[in-house]
Amino acid sequence: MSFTYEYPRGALTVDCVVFGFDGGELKILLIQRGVAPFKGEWALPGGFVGTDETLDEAARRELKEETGLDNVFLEQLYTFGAVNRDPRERVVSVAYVALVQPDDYTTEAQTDADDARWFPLSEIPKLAFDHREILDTGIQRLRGKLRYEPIGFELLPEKFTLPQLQKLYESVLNAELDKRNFRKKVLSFGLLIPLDEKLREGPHRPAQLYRFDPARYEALKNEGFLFEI
Amino acid sequence: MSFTYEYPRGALTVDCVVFGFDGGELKILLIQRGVAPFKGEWALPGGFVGTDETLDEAARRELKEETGLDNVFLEQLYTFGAVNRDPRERVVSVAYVALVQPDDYTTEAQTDADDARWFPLSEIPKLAFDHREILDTGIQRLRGKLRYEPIGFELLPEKFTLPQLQKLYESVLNAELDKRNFRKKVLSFGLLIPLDEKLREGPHRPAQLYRFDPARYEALKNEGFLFEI
DNA sequence: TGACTTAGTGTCACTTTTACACTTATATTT
DNA sequence: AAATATAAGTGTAAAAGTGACACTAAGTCA
Repeated sequence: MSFTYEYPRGALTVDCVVFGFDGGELKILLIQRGVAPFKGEWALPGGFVGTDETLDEAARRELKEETGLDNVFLEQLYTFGAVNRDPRERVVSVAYVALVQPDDYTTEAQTDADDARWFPLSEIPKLAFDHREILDTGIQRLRGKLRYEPIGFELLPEKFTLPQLQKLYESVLNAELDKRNFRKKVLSFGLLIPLDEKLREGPHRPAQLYRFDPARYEALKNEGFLFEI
Repeated sequence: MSFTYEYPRGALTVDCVVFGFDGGELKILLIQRGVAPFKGEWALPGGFVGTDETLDEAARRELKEETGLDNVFLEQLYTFGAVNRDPRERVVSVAYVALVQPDDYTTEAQTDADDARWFPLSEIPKLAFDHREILDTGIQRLRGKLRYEPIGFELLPEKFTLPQLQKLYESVLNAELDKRNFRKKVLSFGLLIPLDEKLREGPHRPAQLYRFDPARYEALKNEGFLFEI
């Protein structure tokens, strides 16, 4: 079967910058390419967009197929259209940012996706195509958004502690934050619900567990509330 | 001549949300479609992306062809990929935001582009395709950016007064601002250079003219300075 | 020259941000 | 069981920033 058009058409792909956070450093999920071009090199998960699926659907489908990840936070990032970004032919790629919670990917790691691996930001290998540029754009976007939208919670388990949240912010923003001021501000929003549970994880005082209250955030947002850390 | 591929391919277009400000209300540049579909209806300027041009180039080319505008501020907005957004076939559109200074378009208005017209935001007609959605996305983006990046100057003439700048902010943000506080903050950045010139425009005290200092902004930005109004 | 119109200016109360040090709860070691 | 080590958790005061507010200045026109 073949498809014929009056003018030449480039191909359209999606690529995903997938962020994960395990409590230490921010990490990116990469896959090792099994086919040319750039066979054997590391790349962002992604692939061609079908003519009967939206861009978001294509991104979710590729993410599932290539990494096993499902039901993650996903948001369009930017569209990359340099003429020769793919050596084969003209390919325009719509890039996405995905944020995954540790809960999700530890289970997935065992299933398929043996050619997918998490890399700390400081140890990203050479990437195929213009994926390094896409990744950098994704990092910038994450940094920018983290301060003005409550998306950090997408990178933490459902139940998390304030020290975990703070470490996430420090890791992504690459800056040290004052513990007392951070807690004061975060709690002042009233968006965190303390649970009847604490996290014991070492020879020290256990930390209070919280969960984020998305409904309350929506309500506040409609009243003109601005999240900002 | 025809072009054949193994899998079906959608078409790729660019569309531009073009903002202008004449001192009163914020305006959008629309063109009246001369061909089906939506013939006779108003739409955002835009068109198909060639396989040998980048997305930015395509946006600039279409803007020039359809409205005569050249050398304007242009920035990618979002990519729209709903499956049936074009009734003919699958078309994905990369949307752009353009900001034009009154200097530019008053001269252009005379040349070609007789089917292009500026519409105040409050009087936008029904638009073709999903262009209303694209426009709304563009407005949101402009509002968001105006407060955190010095892009307002792209909508004003090279030489402008503080009352003009304030009216622009009030118009875009849809809010009244305190004159003294606005001036205090804007001038505190040291990004405006007062000129040896005043603007006389009525039976009242003339206003000091300023110009924006882009070089100084770059310098400050590198030192970690954050623009915010 | 008087009336009208918009440009331009300073202060004070209040809120927000920042800097900073000790106590508390647990696990481990002796 | 007591001592030790570790990270969690808490309040205050000084400084900076924000927001509210009313009059004078410089021009045009009648």
